[in-house]
This record gives sequence, C-alpha cells and structure tokens, in this order.
Amino acid sequence: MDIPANILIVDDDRDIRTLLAEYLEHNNFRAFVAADGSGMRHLLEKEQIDLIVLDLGLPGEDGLQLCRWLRTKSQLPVVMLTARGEPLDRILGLEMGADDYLVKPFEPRELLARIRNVLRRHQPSVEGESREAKRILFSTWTLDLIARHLLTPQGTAVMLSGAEFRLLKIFLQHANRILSRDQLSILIKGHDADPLDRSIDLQVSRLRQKLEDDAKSPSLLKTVRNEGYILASTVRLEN
Amino acid sequence: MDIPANILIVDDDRDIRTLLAEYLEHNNFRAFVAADGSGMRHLLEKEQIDLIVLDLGLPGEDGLQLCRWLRTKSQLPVVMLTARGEPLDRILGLEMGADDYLVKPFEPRELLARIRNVLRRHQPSVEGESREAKRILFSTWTLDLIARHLLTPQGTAVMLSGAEFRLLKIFLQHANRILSRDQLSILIKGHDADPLDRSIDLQVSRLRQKLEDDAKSPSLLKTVRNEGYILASTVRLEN
DNA sequence: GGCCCTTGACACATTACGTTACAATTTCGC
DNA sequence: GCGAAATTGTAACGTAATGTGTCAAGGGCC
Repeated sequence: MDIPANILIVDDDRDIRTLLAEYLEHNNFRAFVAADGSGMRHLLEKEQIDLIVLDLGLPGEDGLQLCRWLRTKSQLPVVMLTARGEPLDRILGLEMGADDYLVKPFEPRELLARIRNVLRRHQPSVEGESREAKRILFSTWTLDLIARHLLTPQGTAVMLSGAEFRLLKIFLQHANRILSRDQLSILIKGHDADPLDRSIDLQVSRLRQKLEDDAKSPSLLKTVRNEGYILASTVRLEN
Repeated sequence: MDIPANILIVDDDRDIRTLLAEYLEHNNFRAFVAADGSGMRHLLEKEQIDLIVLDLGLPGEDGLQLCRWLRTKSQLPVVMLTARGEPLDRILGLEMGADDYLVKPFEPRELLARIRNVLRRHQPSVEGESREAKRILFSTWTLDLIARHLLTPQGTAVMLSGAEFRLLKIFLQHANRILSRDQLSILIKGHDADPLDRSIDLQVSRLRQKLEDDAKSPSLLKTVRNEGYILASTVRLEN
C-alpha cells in the first residue's frame, strides 16, 4: 500500500478547509489545514508536505504571493483554488507557476482527481532514475544543477553564489524569452521590484563576468532596453 | 513569430467543434476538427498535430479507447472533454493517461488555459524542438532570432541594438507591406507617434546603415513618401 | 525652375544600463 | 551566540543607446 501523501490545504474559509480535509482523509491522504500564510509556513516546517492546495483569495498575503514565495523556496506542487473570473492563464503561467487550478465551486472529487494527477507528474520516479535534469548545457557552458556550479568549456568548475545560480537557472528555463526585471524579481525573490531597484542589473552584471560575456557585445545574456534581459542560446537538458 | 500549434478537436457535436475551432483560431492556434475516430486518424496522418482535444462520449469508438490507442502510438498530449458525472480519476489515471480534462459545460477560455498549460509541459522551451522560427532569411541577409543579430551574406555577425532588432523583425513580419510611422511606432513602442516624432526615421536610417542599404537608392528598406516605409524582399522562415 | 513638404542626417540632450565602491545583510565556523 | 567572510543591496558615476531639434537635400506639383 502507498504511504499516504501529505496535503496541506490553505483556505480562509473554515468550512471549506474541514470539508476538503475530511474528504481527502477518506480517500487515503493525510490532510493538514492552515488559514493563512503564516499557518502555512508553520506547517511546512513541521510536517513533510507533498502538495499544497492554495486559495487564491486569501486575506492578507494572497495566494498569488504565497505561490511565488513557495516557488522561490521549493519545487512543491501547488493546486490553486480560484473564484470564477480570475485570469486563469496567468495562474498557470510564467509568473506564478501553479501546477493546476480549480474554479470554485467545484466537486471535491474533482479536486481529488487533480491532486492525484499532479502528484503523478511530480513523482514519476517509480523505477530507477528520476526524470529531473541534472545538468543544463547551453552555448559552450554547462550548469550543474546538483553541484550548483558552472562548468567551463574545458570542464573546470566556476563557483556561483546562490542568487547567481538561481538567476542563471531561471534564464535557462526561459531561454530565448525576454524577461523583464519585474519577472526576474518575482521569480527570484517572490515579489516585484521597486521602480528604482538596480539589484537585478547588478546580478546580471556579475553573472556576465562569470560567463565571460562582455557587456559591450554580449553573446549570451543580452540587454533589451526598456524590456529586460534575454538569454540567447539553445539549451539542452541532460541527466 | 511563433509557428502556431496545431490542435485537433475530436467531438461528435458539430456546434461544439466549430465553436472551439473558431475560438482557438482566434487565439493563434491552428485548429482541425474530426467527428470520430476515423476522422481523427486521418488527420493525424495528414497533418502534424501537436495536441488533441478529445470528447469522452463519442459514438462508436469512445474517447477512452481512442486515448489508449493514441498512447500506444505516441506521446501526443491529450485533453479530454467529459460530461458531468464521469469517473474523473480514471481519465487521468494510468489506464488512460490523458494529460488534462475539462467537465462540460466549460468556458472556452478555460480550455485555452489548459491547452497552453499542457503544451508548456510537453515542450518546455528548455529541451525539445521549439516551434519558433529561429532565423529569417531575406534578400542576401539572415536575421538570427535567437542570437538577435544579423548575418551578412558571408556569414559574419552584425550586432543590432534592441530597437534595431525589433524594428527589423517587424519589417520582416510585414514584408512587402507599407508600414506607416504610426504603425511602426505602435508596434515598437506600444503607442502612436507625435506628429513631429523623428525617431522612427532615425532608427530606419541606422538600420539601413547596418544593412548597407544606401538611403539614396535603397534596395531593401524603401521610403514611400507620405506613407511610410516598406521592406521589399521575399522572406523565408527557418528553424 | 521655384515653392512646399517630407525625409535624411548630424549634433546634442536624455535616459537606461554597466560598473565600481562600499554598506547592509546573511552565512558559516567556532 | 559571536565574529569573520561571503553574499547581496544601495548609491554614485561613467557609458552607450535612443530621442529631439535643426537644417539641408530632394521629390512632386504648379
């Protein structure tokens, strides 16, 4: 028998919380509940959660912010609950990166089906090796996702700081797309940037140095004035 | 410059087929329709389909059988349409392996969101083949859309600034059509130009220099007095 | 050909970006 | 916990890209 997966439900409506929790428990999950962001964080530390069901319309920190925050911290799968009329696309898109969503009102068994589906996608490693890429090859470089450093064309390692690694990984995940400073800021820090924030520029500059990419005529990390930055290269995953 | 994804809709209800097809076409997809399994198979051979939207309750061979059959043949992503009350779980489960599903009735934009999501998962920009053109060939030049530079007939790279690249891309997207300064301004900056705005002219002038196109008798970027500019050349996409 | 108007081009203003130095913050070893 | 080292953010200034003003060149119309 399967070890039941731990599901954390974050919703401010007490009735919904308990209803869903009971339903999930009946269907062989372990359910935890939280009413807001701080409760969520608390339980994330205490328990080993496998999936989060997150209401979009929370008071205080809303689900959107929380989802971004989660994404900067972990790979934890997220199923969003939204009221009718939300901009569905963006929830699943770049900016937020939820894995699935449901429009309220919904039938509990539909949530069940979607949870199972997301879990299936996220732990496909039933047999043998995981599907996760362990390295990313681009241009003449390799980013080692396990060791968290760069490999030069010659194969020597270049250390990256945490922020540099995350930034580069994000660029590689969205290769050949223009990423605005706001998007980068959200993907890295979980919140958008102040208008005068230059920290992204600085990180890009530092990354360019490590990539030996001259800012005067960069071949990899290009500037798009008024828009943001773009990593220009084909990219290959490898494990 | 995306090559639109090809979506095949399989549903026995003619109204739904055409409605969805039109909606998808409006949203930058190419839509194909079939009423049953044999129509589906026919189109799969003839066209290069990227995703299938499959009604569960087809007469004859039902969606379930078709989905299984598809799974034995290919990795093609499938979004199922189900009537209320179907055993949702099993649709997504191992047995059938659909990637997502929607319960009828649903809003078209929800289908759109789910299609985009499934496509995003199935062709992460990071690995597989992209459906974006990677270069544009025109006259004797090549515009490399990934590296964002020009290639001379001899194959050496000419760097373009952000604005130059965007402008040239727009001209190529609308090759052999007169583009007014207002149109260009809107396409580049998102708002139309002041009457006295000379910035477009200047950018065109700079672009001509890089294209070695003499303004006195331009062969590529021609001036149409009182109208705007036109890029005169056949254009070919390539990836 | 002369006039008007549009466009091309140069100089310079403006703005966004890159980089350096240093301050603030976090991380890590003890 | 404490202090040192590394990382990250802030401020300031230099530099490159882009927009504005001006004027001259050239086409079209009479």
